[in-house]
Amino acid sequence: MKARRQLPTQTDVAEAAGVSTATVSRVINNQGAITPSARQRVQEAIERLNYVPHAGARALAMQRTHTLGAIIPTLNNAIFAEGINAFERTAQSLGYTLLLSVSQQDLQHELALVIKMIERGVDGLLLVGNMHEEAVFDRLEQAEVSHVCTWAYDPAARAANIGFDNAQSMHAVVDHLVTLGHHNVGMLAGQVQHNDRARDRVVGVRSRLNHHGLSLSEANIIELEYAIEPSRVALRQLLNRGVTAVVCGNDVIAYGALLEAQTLGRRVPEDLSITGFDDLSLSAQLNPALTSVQVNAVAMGKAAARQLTDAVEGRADMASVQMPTQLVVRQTTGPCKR
Amino acid sequence: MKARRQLPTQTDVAEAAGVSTATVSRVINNQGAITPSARQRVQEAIERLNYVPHAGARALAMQRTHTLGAIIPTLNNAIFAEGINAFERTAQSLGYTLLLSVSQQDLQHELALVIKMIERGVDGLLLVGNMHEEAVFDRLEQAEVSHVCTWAYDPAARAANIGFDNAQSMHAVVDHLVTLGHHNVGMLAGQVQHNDRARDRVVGVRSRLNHHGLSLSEANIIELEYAIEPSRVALRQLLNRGVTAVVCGNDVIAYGALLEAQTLGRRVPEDLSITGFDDLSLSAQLNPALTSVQVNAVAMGKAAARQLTDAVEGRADMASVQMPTQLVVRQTTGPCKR
DNA sequence: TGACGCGATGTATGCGCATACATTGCATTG
DNA sequence: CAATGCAATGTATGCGCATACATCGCGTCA
Repeated sequence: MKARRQLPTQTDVAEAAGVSTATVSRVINNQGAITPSARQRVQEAIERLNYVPHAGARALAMQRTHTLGAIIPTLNNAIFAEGINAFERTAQSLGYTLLLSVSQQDLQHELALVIKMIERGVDGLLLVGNMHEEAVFDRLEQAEVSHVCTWAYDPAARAANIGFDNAQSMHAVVDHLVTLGHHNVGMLAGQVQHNDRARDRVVGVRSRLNHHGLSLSEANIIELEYAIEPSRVALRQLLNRGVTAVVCGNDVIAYGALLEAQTLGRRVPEDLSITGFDDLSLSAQLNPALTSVQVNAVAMGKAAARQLTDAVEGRADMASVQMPTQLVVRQTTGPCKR
Repeated sequence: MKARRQLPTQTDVAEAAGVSTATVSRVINNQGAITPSARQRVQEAIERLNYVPHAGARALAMQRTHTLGAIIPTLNNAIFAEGINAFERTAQSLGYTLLLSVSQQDLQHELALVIKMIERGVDGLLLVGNMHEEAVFDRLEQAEVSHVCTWAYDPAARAANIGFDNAQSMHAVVDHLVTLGHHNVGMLAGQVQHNDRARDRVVGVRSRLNHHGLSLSEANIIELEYAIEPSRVALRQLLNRGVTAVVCGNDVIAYGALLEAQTLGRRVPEDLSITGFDDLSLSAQLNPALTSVQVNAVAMGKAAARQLTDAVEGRADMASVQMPTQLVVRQTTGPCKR
């Protein structure tokens, strides 16, 4: 499939337009002064031949690819998909194309993907979270590729962050539940092992409970994957331990908890309070509507794309920005009746 | 950000290893015969210098990028996200990187994106549906870029298809409802304008109803965007028209219908039957669990990646494959009581 | 032992483009 | 009218790599 072989090249356009390749290059890149007539002849030739510049050759000559990379844990998570969707749209509108890879939560694999991204010469790279192999940063710095870690905010992070403080975001949740009188709360957490976001959310819940003189016993924390079925199972365990409120690490886990509670005939929120995290659009529609922490994935995606391109084009250096989160109280949380 | 400038090049590696660049290239590409000792020296040099080949230069020299493109309507749709996730994973495992763009259902924009993909020299391209500008195919053929249209199956399509027959997939749904005694059925369809999948699903419902001697009046079809809130509104309209069953163009619309029905105090399925399409993982968990049409997005993504790479590497030509869909009957459909 | 073949490696070239530098032509100025 | 300057364009080069072709060295066989 020697696709390129017969595709028209800049030289073909130059001949067809009766100019030199330099002139063709100039009209394409809008550089230098060009006679209107020459410009027009070139543009017509381009159109007529369906000429398309060769990005690889361009990258070689310019040392720029106009490509942005993103490596995310998975697309099977609506909130990441939403963020990437915004990232792509913004990048596209700024003249950049998206190179996307999924790491499947595997840090070693992520490192390999980062190297691939460097190979492809991405001008900037988006990563998720602050938990990465050190070599990731070493390589990116060596290659001078601008990069940003999203979905987290930590002033001490090695790279610039565009995201929110996962631990602190849980404070409002805990405060809310405590105010409602809950003192035996459980947590259905995402898997913490290679996931600083999930870990920090647990940390946030625990520390804030402590702040209120309460505690989160180890047995009241259950770690599970991003899926409904395991969440249902886990909820039953927590109920056996007599919790009156369940803080979930994300909305999908919360859906599982809510559905299982209903299946078991528990009233929500009268018998059990449940909170989510992410505030997916479905959450507001459920019955009862889910109390959740709203994070602005779209804003993060946009900001990341804008910052990266600003950095690439020399307009500004990468800088961390902390995004707000907001507890949205709906119908799955209520006063503790016990 | 002249990132590349100071990055080690093949020449640096050659020097460090005491060989020529040709030898370096050979060990990298595993070509020709290389003395074990030479190979090792090269590999050590690569490691030591953190050498990374320049994909652009490679593309120039080889007329291949080892990149696969995908242009999808949006990522804010779990089923596409799932399919793309599988596509990426498969492509990655075959040595290809994913270039992803979202068209936002805009065919003109899609054409522009296709041209960008050709610029980037993608070796293969995945598209969604069969509704595209003719120029899309003209360009892809001219550039000899292998491509495939997914999420649809039409033997008459201009490009190879890997997907299912959207119209025919609705037959089982209609048959099911008719068997249950429904004769006044409504449809909440996705937007049909620039979307052959949504359109075909409407066509399938209508033609199959006709087949049973029933009909789907214009007024019983409501077109709406992919979201819950508009679906709730639309459901009320259909209820006013006395429908006993509602066929939805996708699961998200079905969620809206189900939730609204519950809000209005209608019993599902006793008072109203509802069906979805896509069978998202949440659908089986709802209460009542949603009757839906299962499509295998993961299989489509995998198959597309495999076929494209097979074509690129000359192992096989692109060929259409029809994927099955399956009606999964759950609890939102029941006998018509009227 | 000399011719030959083959494995291992090096040399040189071109992929398509951007761009520094050279060149040309023309208007402007004294 | 000659000198000057600048706008418009062309020419030549290199970006980093793969690879065709040339070369070298060594074992093999007659």
